[in-house]
Amino acid sequence: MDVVRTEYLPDPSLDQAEMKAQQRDIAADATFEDDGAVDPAALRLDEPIELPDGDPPRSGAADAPIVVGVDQAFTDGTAISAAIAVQSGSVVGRSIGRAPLEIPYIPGLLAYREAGAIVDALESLTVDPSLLMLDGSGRIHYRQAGIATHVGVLFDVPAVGVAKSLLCGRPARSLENPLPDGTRVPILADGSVEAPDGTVIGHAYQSRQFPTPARRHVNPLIVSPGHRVSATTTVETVAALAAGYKLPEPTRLADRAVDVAEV
DNA sequence: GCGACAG
DNA sequence: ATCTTGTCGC
Repeated sequence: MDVVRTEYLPDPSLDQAEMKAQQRDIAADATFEDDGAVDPAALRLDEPIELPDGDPPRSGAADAPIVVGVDQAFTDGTAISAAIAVQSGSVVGRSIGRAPLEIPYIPGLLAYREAGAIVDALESLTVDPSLLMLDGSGRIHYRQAGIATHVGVLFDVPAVGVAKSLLCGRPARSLENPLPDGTRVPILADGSVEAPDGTVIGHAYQSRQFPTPARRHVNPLIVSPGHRVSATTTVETVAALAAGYKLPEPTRLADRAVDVAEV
């Protein structure tokens, strides 16, 4: 697939003020509403997917939506990104991308550190995605332009962000301990987000609840729209693709793939 | 000045 | 994110 908004390719040499200004432009170009391209009901998975060893057989229902999970890992001074395309319960495409790490991790500017590798991976992907599932936030971001929004706008493809912790915003209710499986808690814009106070910018979603060594529970996922999807569709999509594990299948497979690639 | 902070 | 073995509990 190809980048359509080349002016937004992440440039690590920009200073922080320029990055923030660009993020405001990206947020203005993003859409946090459904445009009909994504239907959660058409994505429902019942069981976990196996990660193929070699090149994935391009099987699957030809007209079913394709969700591409993307995740990164780091070695030395390099960022590695893996993209795994999932269509109706099977892997129908995969690619790996790399890019040198130019800047440190800075909360709110993650895309300028990691998106280069993601773009490299997605540009060599031969199937075209109905939805991109990025690790990190989308609209749950100070300037409503998290990495999922940035990448979604770059390719002008529907995108959602799946994070393991909350960057900013305020949960509508407490996220304290054992939330029942399937619980959805809206995340609202507050003073830390450049959006009208109270705007629903995403959700905390308890995909699975089971005991862990340290704590007696598992933290909920934090999901938010990246581009061309609403907050509600975003949670429903993640819920539909969660097949017994904490992470939705596309993300979980990309996670595994990038670890293997790192070796 | 104080606190918070995706991966 | 990454550095890292065994170990507690369902």
